[in-house]
Amino acid sequence: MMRQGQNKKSRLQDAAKDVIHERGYERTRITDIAERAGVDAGSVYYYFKTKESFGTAVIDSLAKHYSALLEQAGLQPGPRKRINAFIQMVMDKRVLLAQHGCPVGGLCSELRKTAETVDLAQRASEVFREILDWLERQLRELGKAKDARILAEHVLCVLQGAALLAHSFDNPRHLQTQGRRLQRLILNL
Amino acid sequence: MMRQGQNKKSRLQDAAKDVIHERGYERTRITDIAERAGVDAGSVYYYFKTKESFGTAVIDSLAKHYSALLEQAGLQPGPRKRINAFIQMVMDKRVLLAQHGCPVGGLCSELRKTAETVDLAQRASEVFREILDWLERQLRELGKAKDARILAEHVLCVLQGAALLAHSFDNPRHLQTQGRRLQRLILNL
DNA sequence: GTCTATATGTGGATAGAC
DNA sequence: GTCTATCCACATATAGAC
Repeated sequence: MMRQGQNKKSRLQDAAKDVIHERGYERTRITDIAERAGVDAGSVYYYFKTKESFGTAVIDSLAKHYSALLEQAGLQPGPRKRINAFIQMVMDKRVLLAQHGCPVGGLCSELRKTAETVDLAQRASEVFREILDWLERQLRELGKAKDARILAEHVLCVLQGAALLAHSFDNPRHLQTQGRRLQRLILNL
Repeated sequence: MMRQGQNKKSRLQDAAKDVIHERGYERTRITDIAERAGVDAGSVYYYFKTKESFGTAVIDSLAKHYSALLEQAGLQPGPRKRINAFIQMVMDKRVLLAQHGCPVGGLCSELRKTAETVDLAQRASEVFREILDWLERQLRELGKAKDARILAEHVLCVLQGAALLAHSFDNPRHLQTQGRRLQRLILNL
């Protein structure tokens, strides 16, 4: 019988995703995660042997999350609407993004910097890769074969830059204005 | 007689700027900085009472650095050339930026997240503010009064996003391609 | 599976001799 | 001004009783 166990494990994983997003990887303590999950601090190591295993769990969870977003945006008719739906999804999270930054970008930027955490960073950057591939596919459908990749990278750059500025100034406006600008660009493509 | 003192202090400040850029604020130890500066670890606290004081010193140093860059770019004849000179300066640092990310963006993103370090993050974001103001002034000279601010933000977003992608994938190419794209945009304005 | 107690290691910071 | 020794707080992780 591990019913309760699975429940606690997923509660810990969800809590880790939130707390690490809010505080960054390095500054979140295992006890922070336990507290957020409502799990006794002593029990944590039964589910996650190391702090790093929390990191991979969180990144895998983010990967799934963005996969689902892309899949949902893919339901729109036509590549323009699909791309703009994705941009809109990011804009809709602008308040949260201004508060804590982009969870993927934050992890990439924090974890790339040190040898002990590069593998985590690499795993996180795969989320970017998947988004870029998806965007590129949509742009190819639009007949932008020649510079589909660079355009895809442009879209992600603007979104990530806007998230960073919004976070730095604690102001969601940047995501609003740059997102709109981006949507206009896509429509005129 | 504080000749040697001033020397050591500035060596520590320079070392801090480099090491914090490379490892991030949280993961750099005071001893890392001392070692890099070639200063005995015990002497450090004579010059910098706390780790936070290293943070402010580094940010002030970055602020001066970017001020100087903007001033130099400002020597170009005409706002288009001035903006593109600044973009070029960023592109010229693409290898370093891919290795360790943008020092300003990295600090903003890392330090915003926790109450103990928000003041440092705020100070760091002032560097962004200065760049945005400078860009906006150039764009106004170009007659873009109506959306000069949003265009300025767009330029910084693309550069920061490109730096983040370059860092995440450890590949300076993103700064190259997005920088070029941005320069073309400015010329066609 | 859960919780208490604790080991272990580390990093920021201080006291004080020189 | 410089360096040694050390304090202290804290965070990851383990051992082991229940």
